[in-house]
Amino acid sequence: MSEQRVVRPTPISGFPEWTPQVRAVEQRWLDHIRAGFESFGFASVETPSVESLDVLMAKGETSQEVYTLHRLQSDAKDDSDARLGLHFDLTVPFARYVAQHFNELTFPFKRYQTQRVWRGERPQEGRFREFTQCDIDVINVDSVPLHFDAELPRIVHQVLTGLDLPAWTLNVNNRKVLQGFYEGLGVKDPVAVIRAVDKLHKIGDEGVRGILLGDGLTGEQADACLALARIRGADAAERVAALGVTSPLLTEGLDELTFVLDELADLPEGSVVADLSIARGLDYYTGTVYEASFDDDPGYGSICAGGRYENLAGQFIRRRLPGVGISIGLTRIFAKLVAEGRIEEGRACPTDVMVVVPGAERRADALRTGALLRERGFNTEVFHSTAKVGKQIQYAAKKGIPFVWFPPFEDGGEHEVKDMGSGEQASADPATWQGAAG
RNA sequence: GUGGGUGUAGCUCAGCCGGUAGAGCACUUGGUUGUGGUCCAAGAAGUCGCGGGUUCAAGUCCCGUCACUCACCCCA
Repeated sequence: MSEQRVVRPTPISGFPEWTPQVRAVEQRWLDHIRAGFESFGFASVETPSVESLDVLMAKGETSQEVYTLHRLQSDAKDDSDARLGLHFDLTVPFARYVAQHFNELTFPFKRYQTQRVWRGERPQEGRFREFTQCDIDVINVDSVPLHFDAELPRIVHQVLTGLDLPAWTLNVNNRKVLQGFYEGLGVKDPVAVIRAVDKLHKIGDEGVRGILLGDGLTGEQADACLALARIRGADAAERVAALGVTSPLLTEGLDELTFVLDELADLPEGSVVADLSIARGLDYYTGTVYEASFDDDPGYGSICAGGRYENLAGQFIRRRLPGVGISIGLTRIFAKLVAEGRIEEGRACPTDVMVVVPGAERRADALRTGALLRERGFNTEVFHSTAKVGKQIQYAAKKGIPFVWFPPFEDGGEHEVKDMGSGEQASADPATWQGAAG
């Protein structure tokens, strides 16, 4: 009747979406990651997109920008959804999940979880408001064996190595080392120092030193903090010891860090490296921390991060439930490769064979042929109308369908199949045809 | 949240010193009878982000607003 008003389709910043060709590759990645996690015996878990705000805020006042939920049509008095927010990571929901299903789970509980998460931040290259995280965590009662701190980087290494990424490095540190070192140094506010040192790669030595002095550290203390942060590589523990600062917590942290690195000594040189500048902000991490980035573009941000948390789940249950976990930033990694044209696009559709419909009166025939091919394991679509054969083939060509099937054009005629790559066409029997292999 | 840039067809963009819109790609159709990717021809498609102002006249100038984008912040 009347002209329809068009709602302009504008991209929503920070909410990525892909063409079918690119999505096909992303799905292959997801399959690969899942297989990698399962190869180490981790079980799949999925939690709702929303959690109560109490749960999301449980780890402390410093929270992410959380999207809250409300109904467009809700009336003023209705605040039934007001306590809900979209989850901003998968670790906090997992901690809640473990507490909630405590008596149904066998510990140590090892799970992987691949879901979208939401953060109300200003989007930018590599930073999204909706993105997919691939999380693996282990939670146990009372204590988590240090063995897992080493196993997680191994899993990540196996998974990422199979994805043909640009060179990357997984940096490892231990919060106890930082905390213990600063305590041994007599620093009053270790957290402020951690924050400042975390910026080292961005603002450099002088920048960090300035902040530290501003925070009330003496020049000597600031220099010691910087010296610690500069330590990187295999002999990290010895070099820390050489700085002459001591504290029980520092010793404990160094022992843990050394254990983790020793367990991973068989991995290729430089893939997992001790880096004492890694701090992971103000999060809930208490021991081992991980952070991976691309070697040639560290400023792009972390592509993988995690660590050990002493008692995240303990906030939901009167049990001590420490854990350790790591998360692969699938969207961030994938989007970079897409933007740089490093993804070899997949097919626009999964169809192996498209069956031509010669004419309306032969449509039933074509459908039978399609059904037979499908039964035999070929993804098969039958053309959707009786357009001219040229049109039908053109459609197959545009969608990248590798084979076009011609059922008999008259009774008693032969089936033929055309290889769209080579253009060759030959007679074939739908009951025995072998596809690309044949 | 703070600061800069941009906003014209589905996409990428052009549009000079204000005179009521253009290209390429994509899309549709055609180049006769059962065969694609090339080529040729034709066609369809735009409230010039939105609102206001200046002007005889605004895509073009001014203000506001929204969106996108970059940096900071933060992070996967």
